[in-house]
Amino acid sequence: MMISTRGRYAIRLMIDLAEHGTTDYIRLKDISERQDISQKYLESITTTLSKSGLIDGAHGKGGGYRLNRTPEEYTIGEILRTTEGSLAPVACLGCDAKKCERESICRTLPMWEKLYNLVNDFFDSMTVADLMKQDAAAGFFGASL
Amino acid sequence: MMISTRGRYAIRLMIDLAEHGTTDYIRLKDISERQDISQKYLESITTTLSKSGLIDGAHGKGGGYRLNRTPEEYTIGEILRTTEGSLAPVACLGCDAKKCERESICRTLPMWEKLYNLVNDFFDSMTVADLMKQDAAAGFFGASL
DNA sequence: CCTATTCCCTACCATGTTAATAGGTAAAAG
DNA sequence: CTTTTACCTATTAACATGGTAGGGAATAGG
Repeated sequence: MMISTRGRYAIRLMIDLAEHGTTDYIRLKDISERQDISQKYLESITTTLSKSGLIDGAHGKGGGYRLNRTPEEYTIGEILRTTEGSLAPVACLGCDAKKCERESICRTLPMWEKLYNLVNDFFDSMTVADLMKQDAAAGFFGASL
Repeated sequence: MMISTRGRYAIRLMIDLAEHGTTDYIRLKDISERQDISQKYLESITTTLSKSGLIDGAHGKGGGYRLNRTPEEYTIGEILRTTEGSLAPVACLGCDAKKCERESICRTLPMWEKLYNLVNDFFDSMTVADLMKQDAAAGFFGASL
């Protein structure tokens, strides 16, 4: 498995913020109820997103979270890399890649690199706004591939 | 991480078999030494490949493993799905997918399906023979993506 | 036959990751 | 000064990964 619940929840959270909050702060409690995800687990995700500057948090009454860009300006790739770390398909690639001494003779490395690029490009070509537009009826739109 | 050592070792093993054995059986001991992978761990991988009919094993002196098709006839996708299970990027997809009750309203499912197809097509379009042809100097050939 | 060689089979284990939960502290609003 | 909310630091149960250990069964050669 490539993408865990953490990354998937992060995307749903960003879509939720985009749909419900234009300027107001949205309470985690509301998102938790709408998305049916434990509030505590969501907290750990918002902490990451907030520290990376993707969202903005406010304490106290009337507080919550808010996007600080328009939905068009968030790529899915950025959200996933922030919450999941690198999207590298194998351990030899990515940010915390462990140096492999077979690298120079490896017959498979070019393949992994190609897939890595493919995956990054795929997610970077989609924004939160794109996912908002879709309704469920659009399902299997990828079947044309 | 999407592909673990199991799948990566399986590919290296298949390439090794393709390069060293035309008709003869190749001992696991030799592959283990050439590829620098524990013989015991390789055993667990060959067992899977053998049961699925990808390779053929022979006991006793002069025994070992052998491909039972030409390298052109093995796609990387087939090898990976055999050793790793489904290549699904998320838990909602693939062979042992857990039914999700949000499926009908999920805004992200189409995206996962599209990626799933992309990854399967990627690996199914490459064969063991393709990887044999490559030398290390070909590295980063995927940068054109 | 006997013995060496090889695949084959089952079990076990150590480590790390995932998906959470628990229980607090700090800041802001009223 | 109380409520509400984000924020911070553990802890945990379950599972996956990446192996290791110790045999058994089949085959070839002598």
